Amino acid sequence: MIKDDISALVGQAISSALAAGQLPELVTPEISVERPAKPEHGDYAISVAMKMARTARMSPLKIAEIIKANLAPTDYIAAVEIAAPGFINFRLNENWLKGQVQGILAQGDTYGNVALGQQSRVQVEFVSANPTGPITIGSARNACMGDTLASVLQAADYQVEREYYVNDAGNQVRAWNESMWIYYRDELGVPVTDDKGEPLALKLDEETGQPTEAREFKDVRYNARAYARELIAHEGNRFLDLPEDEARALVGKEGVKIVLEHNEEDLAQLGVLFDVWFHEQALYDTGQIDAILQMLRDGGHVAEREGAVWFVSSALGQDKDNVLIRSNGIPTYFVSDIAYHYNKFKTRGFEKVIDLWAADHQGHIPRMKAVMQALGFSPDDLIILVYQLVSVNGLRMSKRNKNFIPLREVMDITGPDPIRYNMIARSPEASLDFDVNLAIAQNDTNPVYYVQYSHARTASIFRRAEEAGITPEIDRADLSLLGHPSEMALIRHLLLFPETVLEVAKNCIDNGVAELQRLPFYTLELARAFNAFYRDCYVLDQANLPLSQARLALTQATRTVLARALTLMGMSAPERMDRGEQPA
RNA sequence: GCACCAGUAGCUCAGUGGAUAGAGCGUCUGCCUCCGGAGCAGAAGGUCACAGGUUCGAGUCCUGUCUGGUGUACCA
Repeated sequence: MIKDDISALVGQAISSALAAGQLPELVTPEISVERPAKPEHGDYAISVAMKMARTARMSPLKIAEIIKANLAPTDYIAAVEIAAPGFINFRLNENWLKGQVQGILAQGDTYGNVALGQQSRVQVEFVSANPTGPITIGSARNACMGDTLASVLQAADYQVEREYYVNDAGNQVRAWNESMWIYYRDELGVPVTDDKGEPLALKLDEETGQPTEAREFKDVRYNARAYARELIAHEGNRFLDLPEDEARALVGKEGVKIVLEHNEEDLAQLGVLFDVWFHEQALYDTGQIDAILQMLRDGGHVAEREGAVWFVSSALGQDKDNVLIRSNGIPTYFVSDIAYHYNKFKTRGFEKVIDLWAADHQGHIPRMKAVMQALGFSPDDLIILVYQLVSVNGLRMSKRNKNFIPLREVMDITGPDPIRYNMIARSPEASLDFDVNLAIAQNDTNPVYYVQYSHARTASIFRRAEEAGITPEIDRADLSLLGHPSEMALIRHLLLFPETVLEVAKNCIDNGVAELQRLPFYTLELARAFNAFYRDCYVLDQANLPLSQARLALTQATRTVLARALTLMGMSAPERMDRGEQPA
């Protein structure tokens, strides 16, 4: 990584200046390497001289001169320039830059892999939407972020497992069971009424607010009644013969199974595949809930009062205690979450565990961190990433209040790629008001097509090369023939890719932030650099075949990086664009 | 009330304490005899919510204020 190399180079220069007595003994500040916005400021810049000026009691320019004089020569730096008030600017050697193209070609689709994780085991748990309805656009944001993050970490040499936590044991599931049971019987013609003879579904819906029948969608399977119908289609009326309590639980459970099948299918079409689907109920069935409670009791973290069992998080610096077991004897989801995370760290031995939550779960973070501490784990090993909520027409999207857009409805129109791209194109801190009309616009208003078009264009050039009788021999291309400013700018962009991957992964693991938006932005800029090259440097020149070969090599390198970036984002890298119906 | 997130171009948003704040869309003006016009060139558009502070240097860090979102449950 050039940045690291320069940082190390400058560090050595400062050390030798200190040893030579040219600089006073002082604490060297962190040497951060920046990319100047202006080309005349070189490729990389450091501002360490200005940071040292005060303690060194020397002018920044003088310090910069001393550092520059102590820099060891390298093959990749062509010039070092000092600029007021004390910047040291580095300009890369153009021959070295040209040579890097061969390196990209040699690495192929492993270009962008960086050494960071040393194969340590990381789990990314994401989506984990309640199995009581379809994957919404809100969950899709989670899915796209989580999957892309997992891919980035894999590229950064982590051993990553993707996991979906199925909440099949909580209160919402109880309400779901009730709904399924009602609709199941209703669909089979069994009168479902309350003691006054009123239809129960209506009463539930209007008076109790319990989820019953979701809003109608084009695809009828998006509501509990539709799930009940599907269950009947598979299983018939056999549950009516069972005792009611048993039947209610079984119908609910079978309903969950149907929901999960659909959701797994939707996510798969989005390009999101999970290694593990972990069921909350399993924590109960295998005694892990009881075990964790005992552990917390033994650790002195539990108190009983007001008929409930509490986690005494206030003793660990939290604002308040949290209920583990309600006074009615039913455990909260907090308990299963504790057992679940214990299972992740202790039973399965992940070194880092990443949870990706929507902002409405933000309040859950401090107590989970406190629990980590109580159980003897490092709170820093649990990385909880939060992204802001998705709304529709300014209204919060939620399965509970039935204001939501199913992923399926949008994906059927657009395909997965525009969703993948746009869901990670804004930072997690930015809230997202989903505009359906914009999302389904398959025209040039959508930057996703600009990027894919650029990839298709690289492929197109090779098709044309064959037609023109120019056989690509990129391995033997004379890259020293490159040199046009647009060619050099493109090469520089290509070299930023591994740095981007590294920084996204590092900031996630070290700082708990998911800067996934950097991938779409990087890709857009790369596409722009390629199009400038395409404009300025005609690739297939019969009159200058050596130059054509060099430019084909650069085109192939660009194609490689565009494809890799698109793949990391879970998108396709099309060989050609289908032009579809174009709005005038 | 308290806590977290946000407030940057008409709209949607980028912007590791660095040099003259950027992109997409929208608007306006040009460009199809050449590798795909889902393209390219250019223009207009800014009190970085407001007020203080720290710093050689602040959109970025600190304090306060305003506005919006979220949380503050024996919901998840």
